[in-house]
Amino acid sequence: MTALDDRLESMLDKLRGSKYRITPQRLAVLRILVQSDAHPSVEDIYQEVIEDFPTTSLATVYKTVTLLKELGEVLEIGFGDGRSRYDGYKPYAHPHLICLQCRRIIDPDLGPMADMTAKLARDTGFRIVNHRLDFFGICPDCQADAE
Amino acid sequence: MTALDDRLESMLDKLRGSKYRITPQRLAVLRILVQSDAHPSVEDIYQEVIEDFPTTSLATVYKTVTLLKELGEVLEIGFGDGRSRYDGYKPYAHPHLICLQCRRIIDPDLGPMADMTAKLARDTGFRIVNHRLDFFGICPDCQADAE
DNA sequence: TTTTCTGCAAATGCTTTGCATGGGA
DNA sequence: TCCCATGCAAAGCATTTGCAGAAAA
Repeated sequence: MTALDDRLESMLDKLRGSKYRITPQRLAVLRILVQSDAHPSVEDIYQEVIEDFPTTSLATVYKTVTLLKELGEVLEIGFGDGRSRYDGYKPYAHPHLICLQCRRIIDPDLGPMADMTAKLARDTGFRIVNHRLDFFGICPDCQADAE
Repeated sequence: MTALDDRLESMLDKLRGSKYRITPQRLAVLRILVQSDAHPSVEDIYQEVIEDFPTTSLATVYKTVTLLKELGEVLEIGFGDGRSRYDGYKPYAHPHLICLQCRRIIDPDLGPMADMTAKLARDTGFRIVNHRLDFFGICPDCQADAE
């Protein structure tokens, strides 16, 4: 549990360090982003937030997520389909494994991309600042359902 | 030029093989998707098409691109930002290198991802059907402009 | 001639924005 | 008290859809 608390604290510090205020709604959004390993969408976050703060608006959740994105405290995992998912626990680039059927997203263990990135920068002259590696497939549960 | 012609022919065959008709508008869209190495957006394609067929509607371009997507004849490169880009010459998964400033997209040469994919399938039980590997950075031209 | 396609406009769905009120610090 | 944040509703935008007329085959 401590790792999650640390992560939440560092998000709060980031907010406090700037001119941003910590409101109950923001705190609720941060908590969900840090604690969930399901890579929730804005709508998912909203549904959880209104359990505790029923008057919260969807716009506020959007604003908070956008703010965290700008501060680099949340990773956006967007697909063309207009329904981005977010990770507040690991806000840095890392591979994902996405089930095309149930939309589950998990974080697989793969070797680091560092050497591939360095080689690419050498070859192309780009200054590479980010990357994205996603695998799409059908998860074991969905494969079982199909039988 | 022959490789491009071959690619166009195989797209046309795919259409002819099903119940789809080859209209001037569709042919124009296919040509652009095959010939361009700029990974054009739907709007980009539309702008080119109306040079030859001024009455073409944006909806028709969308419908053609969607059809090709369903047939597996074009690769969609979508970012969260709602402005997908398309590749009709290489409709299969391959890495991209994207300039965050000018939005240029190029296809770098990297080793195959096959072994990483196989290992992941073994480790997770997923049946992996697709992947995506994108690098983001600043291209040499934009770096020069910034100086 | 038959069936699909086109082009227009309206609709959709996620996300952003403007603004008056509310509430942290 | 002073600003920033909230919440509502309206606006934005890329994309999709419905449908009548046009055009492949």
